[in-house]
Amino acid sequence: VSRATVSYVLNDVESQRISQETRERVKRVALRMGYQPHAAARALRDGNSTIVVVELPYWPIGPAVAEALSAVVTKLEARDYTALLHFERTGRGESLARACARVQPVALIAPAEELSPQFVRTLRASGTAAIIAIGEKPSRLVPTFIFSQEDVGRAAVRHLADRGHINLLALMPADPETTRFRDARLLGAENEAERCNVQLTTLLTEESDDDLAGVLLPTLAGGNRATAIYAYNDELALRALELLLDHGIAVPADVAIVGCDNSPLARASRPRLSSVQLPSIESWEAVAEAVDGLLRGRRVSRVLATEAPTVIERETS
Amino acid sequence: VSRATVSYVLNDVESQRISQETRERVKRVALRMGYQPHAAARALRDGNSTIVVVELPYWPIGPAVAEALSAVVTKLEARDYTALLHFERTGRGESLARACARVQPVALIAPAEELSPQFVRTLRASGTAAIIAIGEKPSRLVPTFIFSQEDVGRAAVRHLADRGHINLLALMPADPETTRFRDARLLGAENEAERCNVQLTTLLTEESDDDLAGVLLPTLAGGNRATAIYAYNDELALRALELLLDHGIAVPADVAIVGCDNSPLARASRPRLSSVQLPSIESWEAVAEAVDGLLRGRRVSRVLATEAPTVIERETS
DNA sequence: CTGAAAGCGCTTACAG
DNA sequence: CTGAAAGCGCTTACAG
Repeated sequence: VSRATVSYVLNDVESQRISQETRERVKRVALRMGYQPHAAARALRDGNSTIVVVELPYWPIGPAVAEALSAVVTKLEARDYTALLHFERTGRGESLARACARVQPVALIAPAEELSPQFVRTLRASGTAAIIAIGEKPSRLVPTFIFSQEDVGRAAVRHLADRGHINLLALMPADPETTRFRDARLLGAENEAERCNVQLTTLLTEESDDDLAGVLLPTLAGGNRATAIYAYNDELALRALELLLDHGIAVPADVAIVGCDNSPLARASRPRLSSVQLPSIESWEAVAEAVDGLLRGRRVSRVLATEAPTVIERETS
Repeated sequence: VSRATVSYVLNDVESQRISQETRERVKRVALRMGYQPHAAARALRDGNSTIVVVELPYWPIGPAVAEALSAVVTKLEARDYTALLHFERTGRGESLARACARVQPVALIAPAEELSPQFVRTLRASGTAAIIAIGEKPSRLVPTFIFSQEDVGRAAVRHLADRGHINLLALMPADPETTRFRDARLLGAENEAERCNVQLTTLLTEESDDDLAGVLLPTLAGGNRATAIYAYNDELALRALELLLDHGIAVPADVAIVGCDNSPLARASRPRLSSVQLPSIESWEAVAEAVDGLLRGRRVSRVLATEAPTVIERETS
């Protein structure tokens, strides 16, 4: 019935010898009253919370991103952390900084671009013990989960170049939402094209573009025509595929196509679409493991386990 | 230089007469030291935080949901709240309850299904002053943003029935991710079909189904054939559209099609796809307004402003 | 303006 | 087991 006893029981403090019956009595009452420890008070006392903030990057939100997040969050919850997503859609990260100041997360997972040295220092100073970046390449400040869009572009181009194509077309959405991924993928694609000594042209298209045919077909005709298309995602690849077939262009005989995301759509098309496979769900779970590892004082490698993107070859390439 | 003075300055307490120069001196130093008020301590003192938890419903995450969330979050941030998303992908809401216990949000926005009377009581008791539900119909406990999937189904069926179709086909994904929306939309569609005295058959299909043609076409042939399709979303509608055209079925002459989401894809197709328009971004902003209203002690109506879903008529119906 | 003080709800070391 | 106490960092009423 004393404050201390209750606290001991509820926190399962072994070193205090408290009879089974009191333990149970306390627990029962706590349950009945729906007692919830006041998190702010506990955090104040302990100097840290159990909250992990996950910054939602400025990515096009689709099923793939949702699945990756889901994997990370589920794993964190299994380890008894509370994962909360922050949705930076506005400015230059002040919102994230404020959010972190307000919830004092014990860990933060965020795109590398948002983890400036200054910000990392501030975080560390205010008790955020585990910080994980997600980015193209290893951060010098914190362990990084490599989620390389450049590698996506590279993989696609290499795949097509390996199959003898020397004139490639990168078909990319003009949509500003995709800018970040698109530009990184294009950069990787261009690098790889140079390395493989093949030509790469880029074609931007609006999602609502009625005249994709009008701009796409000419690039696939004539002397120096492209013989392979690397499309930003499966959806765009399938639009192109349909268009080519409609115009009597054989795939992959005349023109090869590689999409990206390896979505169910890719398997459903005829011919079946070759597509770049992004990091698997399992590899995302490594992010959660790393957070837990850091917080338990384990050493965590600078680069978190991840597979490089690879092309799943089907019938269009 | 006293604790109190600093606090007064940093919190802009007008009632204390403090000279301009001290004010500025304090602020300058605070800035230089990168002082951040300890949120847990402040929350403990004030008894409330500035955190708004937004529960991410178990919905298929796509651009539409992302935009809606973005609108709510942006508006909340503009009002100086910190919005954090909770991602319940696991169980029966224990995770959300735990998250709320841990961050002590001043407000919670969540799907009506997750706001049991018990939970609402607990929340209120622990300082969550504003609670907003998102659901099919007004909650008896808290103001509700009506986001009615049933109305989506109703709108589509009514639209087709109004155009003289008496035998409709609901084309829905089998995908478990969509169950929640799908079943609600189907329910509304069935109710409306009954009311309009038209027939409605449901066809479930896997996203990866190669043989959509095999199952779809027979329902569109024969004596009691369906003459109109209500598809779960624009993507599925477009798959069907393409299939019909491939098989020489005229749209909308032989079979009408209505999709859902009014996505850019709908405008891009030929013929252009009629599609159900969900609540606009502006109407989502009302959710953020309601939160702010409640916290400022204003009265908020039981049902938050929203438009009913309507069909944007194009060329396929 | 300052200084001392109280109190938010918690945990934990300490003397009984 | 209990009770009293301290202290996490903050805000605010109070007496100077």
